[in-house]
Amino acid sequence: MPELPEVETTRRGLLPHVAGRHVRKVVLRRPDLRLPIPPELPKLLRGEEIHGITRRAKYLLMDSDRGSALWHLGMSGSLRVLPADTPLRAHDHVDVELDSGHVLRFNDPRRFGLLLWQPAGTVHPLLQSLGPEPLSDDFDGDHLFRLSRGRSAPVKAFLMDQAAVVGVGNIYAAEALFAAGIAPTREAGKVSLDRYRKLADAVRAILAHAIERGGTTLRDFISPDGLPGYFEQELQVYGRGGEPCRVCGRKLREARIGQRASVWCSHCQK
DNA sequence: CGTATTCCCTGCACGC
DNA sequence: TGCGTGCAGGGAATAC
Repeated sequence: MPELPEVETTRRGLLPHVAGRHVRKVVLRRPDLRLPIPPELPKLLRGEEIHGITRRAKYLLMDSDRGSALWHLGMSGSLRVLPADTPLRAHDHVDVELDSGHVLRFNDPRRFGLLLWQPAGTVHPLLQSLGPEPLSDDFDGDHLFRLSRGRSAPVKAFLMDQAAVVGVGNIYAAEALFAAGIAPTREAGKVSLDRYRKLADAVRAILAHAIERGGTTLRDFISPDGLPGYFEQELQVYGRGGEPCRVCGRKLREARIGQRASVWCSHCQK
């Protein structure tokens, strides 16, 4: 389940293997992802030099002169660089064959992922109306405070709204709210500026830490072992409903907030 | 406009 | 052992 740190780790791992390479061929085995892969995409990418890979929210953009291949890993997607003769496995939907003798292979069992095309000089509709990057200077407690005024939704739903800040999924929303001592059920519009500053700091620190940890496990990205997973032993609340709070020992509460499984400590989070 | 709900899809844990 | 069921989740689409 790639969240922003996994996407960024993927970007960093792929970059040295694709930057400066030319695309020999693109093979679409299953174009029916969450949205259809544009049928003209293989033709557009063929022969192009890949200049680099950038990230916006949880999207990865593989840039060439003609435009960018826009990837999203969804829930279960992975992008890996493999030797060209690596046998296919179940759910290998797309290959981008490179002039290095390697292939960039997209695997996605649940097909919640995306591969779209963004012509050079344009911004894809899915990338418009996104909030700030959580690790950029545009993101801070003041921003969250201003945007949340008048909002009645639970603060956890607000934090996961891509218009408020991008890339904060269910796991990191739960962890950041715990770190900031804010109950996820609290009305977004009633959380104070001081507490939003704590929350923004927590989001930033937790994501940065996770990216750093991901980076340490990278080494050679050409590996059949897939992406580094979560550091489960470091999770304070996510997936621990009913278990004792690591801080106060009380039983962690569990409920659905905005249709998402949520866990928190009603003693440490107010 | 904001909010709540539904849906997409497969793998896996669970209970019988 | 094997089957059915429910759940997980990002985020777009839909309904209000």
